[in-house]
Amino acid sequence: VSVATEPSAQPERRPNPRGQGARLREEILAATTALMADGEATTLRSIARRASVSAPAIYRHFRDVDDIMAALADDAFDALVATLVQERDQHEAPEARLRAVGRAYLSFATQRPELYRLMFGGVWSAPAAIERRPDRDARLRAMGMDALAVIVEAIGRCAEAGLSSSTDHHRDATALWVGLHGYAELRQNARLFPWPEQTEHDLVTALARLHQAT
Amino acid sequence: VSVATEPSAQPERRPNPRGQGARLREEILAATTALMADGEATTLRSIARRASVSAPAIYRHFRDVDDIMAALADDAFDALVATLVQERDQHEAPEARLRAVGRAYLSFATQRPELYRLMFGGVWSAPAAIERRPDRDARLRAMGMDALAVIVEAIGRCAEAGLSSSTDHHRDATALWVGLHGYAELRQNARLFPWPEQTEHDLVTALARLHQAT
DNA sequence: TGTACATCAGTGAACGCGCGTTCACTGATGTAC
DNA sequence: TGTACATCAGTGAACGCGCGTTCACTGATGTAC
Repeated sequence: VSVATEPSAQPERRPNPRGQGARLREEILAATTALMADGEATTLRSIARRASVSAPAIYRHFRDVDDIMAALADDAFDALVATLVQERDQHEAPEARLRAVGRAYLSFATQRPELYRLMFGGVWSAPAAIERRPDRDARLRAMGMDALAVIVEAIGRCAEAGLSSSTDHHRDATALWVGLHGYAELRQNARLFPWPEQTEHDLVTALARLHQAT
Repeated sequence: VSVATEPSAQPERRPNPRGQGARLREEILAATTALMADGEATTLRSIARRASVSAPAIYRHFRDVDDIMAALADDAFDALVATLVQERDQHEAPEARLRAVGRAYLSFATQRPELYRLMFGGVWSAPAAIERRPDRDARLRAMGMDALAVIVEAIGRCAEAGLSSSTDHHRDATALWVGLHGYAELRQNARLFPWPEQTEHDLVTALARLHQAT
């Protein structure tokens, strides 16, 4: 029986150089994302472990776990809007652009379910949280509006081109958002449900009031 | 200064009589519901406290907290289907019946948000949970199907009456369910969002393919 | 009718665990003189 | 060019807490003889 080599549990992380303390902040966010991706609990201690750092080190950068989550939600909204716009701009035709936005929204929710939940699943405007941090909540709401604006504009273009009978684009975009959100959530939570293939197509067609060519 | 009367912390609960041990089971479920309604954590110990019982007493009736939640979800699905049917049957006209079902669905989700979350928000078919308790998951899924069936039928009646252009009622009911779910969730989570008044009406009209008389 | 016993419906104390948070500290790096 | 000092970026030990779970027990109620 040979003696097993002691695995170096600590990958010998060493303090960041003088002015670079902010680097750990990013490492903490990355560690939290990694934990969520693995479906593990995100406690202050588990985050610290994942970041190969002692628990109190977190306090230098965040007030508490909620503060970390808020930072992640901020980034996530930016990422969502960026991906919606990017996918949209792959296309020229108004309907293709709208459908690309819808597809991108669902992809985002599917590929980063925990992040998506963080954005729209309760942290956003949880009654108690509102009173405690009204500024943060307002900011998140504004970022959600940015995402919605992409949908509003896509529907608007379809209407201009005579492809949609939408007259109140904001109102219809809201309905479409609601539909996409419901689909994103349920597809995630009810995986064994026999989802009809065209559900995504149906939602976009119906809620954006597209003329039913297909 | 008068001596404050010691409040009797224990409302002197006493063991149920011989054959009636099952009564505590109901009390545990009620205590859990009460905790959720108050937005408090539902741990084995907090549930026991709320039920005025020692923690180990729970084990006589449930394996763990998840088991309690599963029982609640069962009851909740029954209650949902019952309320959908009941509200539907208040009306005669097909469209009124369909809209009553949608309204009842949203009311249920609004009035019992924690219960609704329990039903559709992750416990239902959480990947790990499926493998651990396939039977329970299958049962919940079947109960969800019962609720969906009410929507399918309501859309079918509208189509028969020439009010809807739906040809695949199941497919359209699925889309409507998705929309209602998204609305229920987002209205709860994004309370400060300026919801257009007609969102509910829009969703039902569009997704059930109702001819737009209004 | 009386009594020993079994069963039922729980209780109370104890355990080990991971958690958030505090505190005094450490060791490297920059700055003043 | 040297040296004392301040600051920065953390560490390590300790705390009290609530949690799930176990274990031996208790006291009332029914049952056998």
